[in-house]
Amino acid sequence: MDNDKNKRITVKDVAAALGISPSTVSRALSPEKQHLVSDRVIELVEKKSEEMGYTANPMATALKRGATKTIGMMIPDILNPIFPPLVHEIQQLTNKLGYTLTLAYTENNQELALEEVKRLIARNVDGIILASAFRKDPTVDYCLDHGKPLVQVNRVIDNLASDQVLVDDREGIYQLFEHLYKLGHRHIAHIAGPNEISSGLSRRHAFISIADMFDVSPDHAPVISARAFSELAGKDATKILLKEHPEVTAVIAANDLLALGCIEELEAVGKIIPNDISVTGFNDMPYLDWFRIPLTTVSLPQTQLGDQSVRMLLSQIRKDSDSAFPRKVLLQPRLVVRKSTTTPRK
Amino acid sequence: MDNDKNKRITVKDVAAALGISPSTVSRALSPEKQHLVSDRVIELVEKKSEEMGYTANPMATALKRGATKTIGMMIPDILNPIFPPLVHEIQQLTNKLGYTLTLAYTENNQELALEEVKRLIARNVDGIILASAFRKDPTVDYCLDHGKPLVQVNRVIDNLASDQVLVDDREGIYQLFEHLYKLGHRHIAHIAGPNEISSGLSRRHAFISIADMFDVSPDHAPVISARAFSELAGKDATKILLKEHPEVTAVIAANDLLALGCIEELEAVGKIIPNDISVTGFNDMPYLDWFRIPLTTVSLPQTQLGDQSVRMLLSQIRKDSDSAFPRKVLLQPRLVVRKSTTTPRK
DNA sequence: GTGAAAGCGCTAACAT
DNA sequence: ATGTTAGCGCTTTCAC
Repeated sequence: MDNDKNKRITVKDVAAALGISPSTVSRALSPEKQHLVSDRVIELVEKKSEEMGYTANPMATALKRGATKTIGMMIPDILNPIFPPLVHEIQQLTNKLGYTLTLAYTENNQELALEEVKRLIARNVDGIILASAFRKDPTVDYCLDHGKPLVQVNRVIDNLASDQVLVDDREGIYQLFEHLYKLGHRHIAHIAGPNEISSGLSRRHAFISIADMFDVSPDHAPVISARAFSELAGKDATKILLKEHPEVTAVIAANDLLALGCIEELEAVGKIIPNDISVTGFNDMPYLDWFRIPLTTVSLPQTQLGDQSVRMLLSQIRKDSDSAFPRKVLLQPRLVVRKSTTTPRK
Repeated sequence: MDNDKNKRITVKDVAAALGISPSTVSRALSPEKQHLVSDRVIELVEKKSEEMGYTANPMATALKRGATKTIGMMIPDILNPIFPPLVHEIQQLTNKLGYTLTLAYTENNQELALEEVKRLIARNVDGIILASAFRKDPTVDYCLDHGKPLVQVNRVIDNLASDQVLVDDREGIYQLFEHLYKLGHRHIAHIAGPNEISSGLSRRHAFISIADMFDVSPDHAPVISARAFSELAGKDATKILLKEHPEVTAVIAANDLLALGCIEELEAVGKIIPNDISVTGFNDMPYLDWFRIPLTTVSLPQTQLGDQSVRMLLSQIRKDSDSAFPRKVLLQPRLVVRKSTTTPRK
């Protein structure tokens, strides 16, 4: 067995083996500079470096060039079933385009988020996809201050300070509300997500305004706030809802996890879903089809979300002309009717 | 607005601002070298670099030191619900220990896997956690040849060539088999995972040997192979099972996804689960509690899996004496009885 | 078309 | 206790 396990083969080694200069090797191996080198030498270099097992050291390249061919993605939490599909999509795409995706997790903690974004930028990522923004968010400012290409997905800050790709929350809530209204519901509650998160706020606003459009008066369309987008928060919000508005026949939860928590609590007090009360979610998390109470919900265009974010980010990185002004893309969700909704009892 | 957005602040800048040398700044900021510097200077440097917004460039450090404080983890696919919990666990732990985790995906494709591991090593990760090994796997060889610290989790190659942390498949199958046997089942089938994956093979072997222990003859304990650990493969395997062994009253699937596919097919031909036929899984994927047919399965000690792998890897990286010989850790799964199993019909 | 030399930002000798 | 120098591996002027 060879004893140079740890010895790295460098351009120098390849150059020496070929009796040429490191610069030539470098050029021969770089697609953008190959044209400066004779075909014969290119071939020689390619064969030799392959043979010697040469792989360029990305650290050195990055240090020299300032670009890393790496993009960073921040998500709150990989355990939240919404994110794996999005990460997958984005990973596939960036990879295909020659970039490496680095994940960072914020745990929905703004301080941690800032630390992590600092780390990403210190590591010289070429750009950042932020799927964890709060409405006021120092991470966004940090990226912008440092001139880092940035796109926000799904959750955004209040002003259009960078590219954003969003799901049309209003349309989603509209579809859900209409679905329930057509079933005959006239007392519909909303379990809202945190106000500090754009999707929480915009779904809440959408709900209020759409209730009005359908001539459902505010006291027949109560809103309860959940403190987080989690099962437990949904359960707790539902306790309050049941106490304060026992008359509601349907609940639009701001996401699937809240809806699950809601169902949990409803069943705990003996309600039958959907007969006693209809419940809807938002996002269409994986495996919902398999659930005991398959949730009626609204599904995200995950592929487009990923696609758009990557494209926008790359156009920023390449400084394409169309990236001169922040852009906002609004993607459409799709109603998925399952078994958690039906006509109101009686 | 300042126009030096892109300008990186370096040790040199901080040193210049303080009228001292870069090395002193470097030392003052490095925990291991601080003791070589006067307390007064340390304080000065810390304040100044904070004030100037200095962050070390990890590329440069890596290039110089040869170590990146980065560890790589390879998983087949982030969409497989087994992996997020494991990734989460490992991520938390490595982060706490000052390491950054980089993920790579193999899509269960050996060639892609090799490419990815090469990339990780080219990027100079300090070690690799491999959760995607095949029984014969060039990725393992590649790591070993390059002297990279490596631990295999959950799926391993045939020989003990590096540290491994495993779930005790035999124990898991035993618990499931015993559970079904006690319920009265005497015709139990196994839907096996691919033979090329260690967990597929070892669960199959476990099944065969345990059937024998319980004096269930081989023709009352048929084994059907699925081509992958997926829902679809489970469905297809079940078609064959139903044709060839209509008499079975219970199925032990090699993992949850296979079990789901199995259930899908059984229901497609009008069977009622668990009354007509009991089905069990393996792994206890998230949200199983919520499922229409909550799966009886065996749950993995995810925390320990993550914990052990990280510890072992770090002990290799630090070249602790206990890492001189490959170690194999066998963790115990736990039976989780839900609603997909009951006494055999009639 | 190719080589020599400098430098990205950092740290580890080797001075002093 | 601190400064000076060199070099990690690469790319890129600038020469020829």
